[in-house]
Amino acid sequence: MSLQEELGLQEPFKDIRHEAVLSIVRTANLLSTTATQLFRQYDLTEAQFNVLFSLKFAPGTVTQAELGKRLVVTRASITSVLDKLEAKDLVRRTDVPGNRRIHHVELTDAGTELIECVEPVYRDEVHLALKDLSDGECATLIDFLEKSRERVGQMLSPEAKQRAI
Amino acid sequence: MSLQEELGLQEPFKDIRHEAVLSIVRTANLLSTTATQLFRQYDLTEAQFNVLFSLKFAPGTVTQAELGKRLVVTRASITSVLDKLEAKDLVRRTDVPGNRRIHHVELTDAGTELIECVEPVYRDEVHLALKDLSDGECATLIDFLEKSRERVGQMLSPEAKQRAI
DNA sequence: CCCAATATGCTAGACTACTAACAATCCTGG
DNA sequence: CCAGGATTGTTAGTAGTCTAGCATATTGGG
Repeated sequence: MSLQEELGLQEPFKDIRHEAVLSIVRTANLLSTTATQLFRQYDLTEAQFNVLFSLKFAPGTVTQAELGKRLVVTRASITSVLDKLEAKDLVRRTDVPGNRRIHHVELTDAGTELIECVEPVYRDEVHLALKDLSDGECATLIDFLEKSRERVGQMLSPEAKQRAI
Repeated sequence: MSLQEELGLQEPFKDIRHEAVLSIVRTANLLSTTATQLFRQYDLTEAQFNVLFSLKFAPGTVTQAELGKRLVVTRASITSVLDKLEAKDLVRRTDVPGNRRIHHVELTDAGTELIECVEPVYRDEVHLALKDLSDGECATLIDFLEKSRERVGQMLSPEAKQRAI
């Protein structure tokens, strides 16, 4: 279904770049909705999954600030999500000898077990979502999006950039 | 900059579809951040802008539920955003003769003035964001995203679909 | 060595989004 | 006609995101 129909617009887009931007945002939202639905079966939110997933591939000693950079989210957001995950005993904050300012974040056994269980289902979902695109088309898509991120990055104020990349 | 670098990943993606999905989500976030920054100059949030923008092209008599469908957002969210906009006197809820259940939503003069002012700046921003893609490339991008939305739509549960499309 | 700049994590306040539930109001099929 | 089923808008509660500001720690330049 075209975006025009999806959004219930009367007339077709006159501006193809506007359509493309809305298309990107709409697709991301839809992907996000689907993921949320999947994660809910495991009593996880998308943000919580993202943290677990990131920790799985972390070298073992990640600080909260680093986690924020990987997930492109502020330190304040990380604090809040980690509180939830810690309450569920999926994650642990540990003190770091020699630096009393930072914490390392690690998966607990329960956290490891859960992410091992969810990840394959998540990956299947991702593949299903892009089933109708060939490898080459995926590469093209990635390239186009990268180009636009490049541009948009230049438009951002330095402060916003600080966090956004 | 590649997504791999952006996210500070150690190794390149092995899974091009996963990369594509993250790429879509990341690009949408970045666009959203940029838009938020723009709208803040006018003391608007993205959601508030979206409502004003949608009203501008509405046939004059939109209900809150219709607005929700256009913006792909629940009625509850619409209620909350309209409360904010009404408090700023940018928007008005009016009773509808013959149907005491619904309201029509319209721009006030101040609301009209504001959206007329912001829209061109917004459009410039959109064009700048996709400056490096040709019209043909934009069309291709839209086509790829539409294909994946089609797939993802099929994956959604009927209830979620209800709202998500 | 010490003070200023930086970095880190947390809290508080504002928004948006969602779900679930509710009352009020249509609407429709028998 | 009218009773049961939709629809509409609101509220309450949960979650996530952000900004701003704060205290504590670390680091670096003079």
